[in-house]
Amino acid sequence: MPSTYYSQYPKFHVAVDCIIFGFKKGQLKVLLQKRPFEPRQGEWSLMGGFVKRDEDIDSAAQRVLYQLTGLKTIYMKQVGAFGSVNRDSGDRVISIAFFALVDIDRVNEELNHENSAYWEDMEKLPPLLFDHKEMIEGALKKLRGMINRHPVGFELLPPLFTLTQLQLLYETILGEKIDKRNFRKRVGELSFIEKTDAIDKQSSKRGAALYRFNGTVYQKEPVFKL
Amino acid sequence: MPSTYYSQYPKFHVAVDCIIFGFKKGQLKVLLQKRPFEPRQGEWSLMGGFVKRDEDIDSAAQRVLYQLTGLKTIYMKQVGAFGSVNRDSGDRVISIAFFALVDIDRVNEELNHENSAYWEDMEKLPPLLFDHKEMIEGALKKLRGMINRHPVGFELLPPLFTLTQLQLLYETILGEKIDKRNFRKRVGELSFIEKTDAIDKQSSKRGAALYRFNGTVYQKEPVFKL
DNA sequence: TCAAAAGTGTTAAGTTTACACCCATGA
DNA sequence: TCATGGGTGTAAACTTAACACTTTTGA
Repeated sequence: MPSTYYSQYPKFHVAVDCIIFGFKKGQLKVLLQKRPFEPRQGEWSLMGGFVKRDEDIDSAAQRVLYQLTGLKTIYMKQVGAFGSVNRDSGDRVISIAFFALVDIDRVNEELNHENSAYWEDMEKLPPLLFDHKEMIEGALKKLRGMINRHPVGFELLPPLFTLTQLQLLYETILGEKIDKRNFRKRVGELSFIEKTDAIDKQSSKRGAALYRFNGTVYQKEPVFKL
Repeated sequence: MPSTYYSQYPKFHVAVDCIIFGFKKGQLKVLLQKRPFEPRQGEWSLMGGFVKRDEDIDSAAQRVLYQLTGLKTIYMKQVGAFGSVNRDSGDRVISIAFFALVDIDRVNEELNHENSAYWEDMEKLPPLLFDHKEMIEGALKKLRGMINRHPVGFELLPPLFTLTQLQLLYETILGEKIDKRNFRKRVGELSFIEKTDAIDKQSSKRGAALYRFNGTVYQKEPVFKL
């Protein structure tokens, strides 16, 4: 009788909450939602959802991400479980936070609209539901800790990007200025960041070379240092 | 009706599993238990327990640690949530893994014995229950990632320790040799690692100076680099 | 023609690594 | 007296940080 021993113990609602990061115009942004149900309907919150009976927790997070962005292959990483007794005023809910990195231009705006979700600058977050602020802080900390050793920053950029964009992304996430020449020297040493012959004319009159992250080349010798 | 909306969603058993690290004779060890209940009773596993209805998840982990070691103020850190649908063959259980660092000499051996728990070298772990191997790997990775930036290694040593012990600890956790003179030079720069006038005569005829980690001094300028 | 962003190398400072011998003691 | 682990400094290699001017072009 396998379940006999377990069944004397309580069960809990288990949810996932997603910190969806995007990057635009030198700003790191998070996708926030007006909570669509009670209690505390209408408050700013992360997008979340309850785990289903036959669903892995990562699948639950992917499902929530898909609902809100229309994107399937999203970079996603677990931040951790949040399980204080009174963290949720509705009932006891243990929530597992995940952060996701998306190219903000690929996100389906209609889905955002339908879900009352909006991009907010990390600089000016409104007061948030429950422990969602903590979750975002945990996610940012994790992102900061890995951005220099893992090639994840590209997930926040379009497939082709300029070195200025890339540098700005690093500066924003790390919260510090980086020397342009030193940064470009380091990028130049990475074979998997490839210069294309496309030119970006958006950001300057002169035009800037567009680069691309080549995952295949990276896989061959997965060593990253920026 | 706060709970009305939530209550349409399923509930799950939620457990904590503890990776308890100890260090002795140049070996990193984990405290493993013969599983005391079905299913798969008798298999090697981490010490775990179900979260109680009115208990934070960290409190649950502390409770489990206390049951097995008799220790109350243990360094503990969350590794993450493990929630694959079929990870537990008994029933669906979402488990949150924590790792703990203990001074192996302070652990209550009787409690270990009562719980059929034994210290196993990390080098020679037996096959383990469910995804417990993964949990240990996650814990070790996390520990490796923080040991050079946070003063946590001392948690695995007695209050007074020799520099050789400390170096051996670092070598074992990082899995690489460290140059003795360079290591001691770096230690010498840290004001919160204090030389005492006690001498250890256990490990050598000549005797080695015993050092102490001074948390108060560290708090004043919490910058760690080893 | 000029404002705005792109692009480009060198040097000094700091950090990390490699390396070998003498010391004190108990058996 | 000798085997064992404790304790100590220096120089070379490498890495990081600081720094300023020229180019291109659309408005």
